[in-house]
Amino acid sequence: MATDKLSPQSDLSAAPTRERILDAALAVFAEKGFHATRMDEIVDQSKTSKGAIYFHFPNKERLFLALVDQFADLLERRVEDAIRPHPAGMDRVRVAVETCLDTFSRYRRPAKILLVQAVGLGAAFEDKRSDITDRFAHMIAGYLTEAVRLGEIEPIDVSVISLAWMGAIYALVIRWVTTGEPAPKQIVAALVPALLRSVGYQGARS
Amino acid sequence: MATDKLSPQSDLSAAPTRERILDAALAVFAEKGFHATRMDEIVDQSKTSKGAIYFHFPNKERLFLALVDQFADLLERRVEDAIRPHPAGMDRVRVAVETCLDTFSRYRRPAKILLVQAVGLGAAFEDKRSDITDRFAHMIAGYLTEAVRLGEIEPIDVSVISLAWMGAIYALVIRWVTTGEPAPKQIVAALVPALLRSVGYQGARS
DNA sequence: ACTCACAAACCGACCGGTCAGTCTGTCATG
DNA sequence: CATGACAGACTGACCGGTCGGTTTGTGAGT
Repeated sequence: MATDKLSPQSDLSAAPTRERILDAALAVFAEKGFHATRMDEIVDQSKTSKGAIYFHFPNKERLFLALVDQFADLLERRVEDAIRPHPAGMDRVRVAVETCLDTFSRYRRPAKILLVQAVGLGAAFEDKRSDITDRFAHMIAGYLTEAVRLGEIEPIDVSVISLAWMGAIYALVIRWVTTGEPAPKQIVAALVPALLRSVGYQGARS
Repeated sequence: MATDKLSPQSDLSAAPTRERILDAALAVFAEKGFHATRMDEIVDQSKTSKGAIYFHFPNKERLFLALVDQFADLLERRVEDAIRPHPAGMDRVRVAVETCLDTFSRYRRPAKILLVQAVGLGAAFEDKRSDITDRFAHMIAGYLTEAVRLGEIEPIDVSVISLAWMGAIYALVIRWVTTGEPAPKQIVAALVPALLRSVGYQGARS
C-alpha cells in the first residue's frame, strides 16, 4: 500500500505521532470547520495527547495551516508534472484545469479544508488562501497569455478570465465536496469545454 | 436622501434602535467576520446596549443571519424586477447576470458578508448560503433551459453551467470586495461576454 | 552488556481569560 | 401602574494553551 501522507485510505493507526495528528486534524477540521473543532477532539481522534500536539505544532492555527500548505504544495506539484510533457498553448490550459479538478476529486477532505473551511477566518488565513488561488490564477493566466500569443485564441482580459475560471472550478468542487454531486466526471465533461469556449477556443472535442 | 435600509451611506445616527443595530452589525461583521466580532463591538458601534440587541435578536447567530436574509431578499427582488421587461431567452440571462453583479457592487458590505464571512461557519449557516446560491443557480438554469428551447444556444448541462457561472461571479466579486480590484465595470465588460460565449451564444456585443 | 546521563517525545490535569448571554433595574408613555 | 424598550453590570461555561512529570531513545564510558 502506498504511504502517501495524503492518501485518503492509508492506515495511520500505527504511524508516527505527527502523521496521526495531521490525519486526525484533517478529518475533524474538514467535517466541523476551524472554530467548531476542539483540540480535544483531535487528541481523541489521533489517539495521542494534548502535549504531543503542542509539541509538534505551536498552536491550533498553525496546525490548520499546515494542512492547507501540505495540500497546496501537492496540488501545485501535480499540475506542473501533468503539464510538462505538453506543448505550450491551449493544450496546457486544458491539462492544467483537468489536473486541478482531478486532484480536488482525489483529495476530497483537503479540498474541503482549502475551499470551504479556510474561508472567512480572518486575515492570516485569507492571505494564505488568496495566495494559493493567486498562484493558480497566475498560472492559468500565463498559459492563456501564451495561447493568445500563439494565436490560438483572441485577446482577452486574462486576469479576469483566469479568476473566473478558478471561481467556476471552486464552485463545482465545493458543491461536490459538500453534497457528493455532481460527479467529478460530469463536472469535467461539462465544465472544461465550457471554459475553453468562454475564451473562444474551438478546439474542444465533443 | 433615500432611506433604503441597506443604502451604504444613509445616516442612521438617529434611526430607530433596530436599524442602528443592523447597520452596526453589518459594518463589524463585514470587516471582522462572524467569530472575530464581539457583541460588545456592535454595542459600541450602534450606540445602543447589550439589552437592546438581545431585545431585538435572540442571539448572535440570528443577528448575523438577519443580515444575510435581508440582502438575499434584496438581491432576488432586484434581479426579478430587472428581468421582467425583457423577453425570454438569452436576453434575460444577460440581464440577470448583469443585475447580480451590479447589486453586489452597489452593496459591498452585504456582499462580503454573504460571500466571504458566511462561509465555513457550520451547517446552520451553510444551509442558508447554499439555499441562496441555489435559488440563483436555479434561476439562471431556468433561463438557460429556456434559451436552449428557443434554439438560441446548443443543449448544455445547465446544472453544471449555472453553478459554474455563480462561482465565476462570486470569485470576481470576492476579489473586488476584498482588494478593490478589478473595478466592477471591468468585471462586467470581461465576464459577461465570456459567460455568454461559454454556452456558445454568439449574440454578445463587443 | 550494563549502567548512567541526557534529551527528545509524549502525557494529561489544570489554569485563566474571554465573551455570549442574563438579570436587575430605569424610564418614558398611555 | 403596567408595559414596552432599553441600559449595563455581572456570570459562568468553555476551551486554547501550559507545565510538571513520565517514558522512550541514544550513546559514551567502563
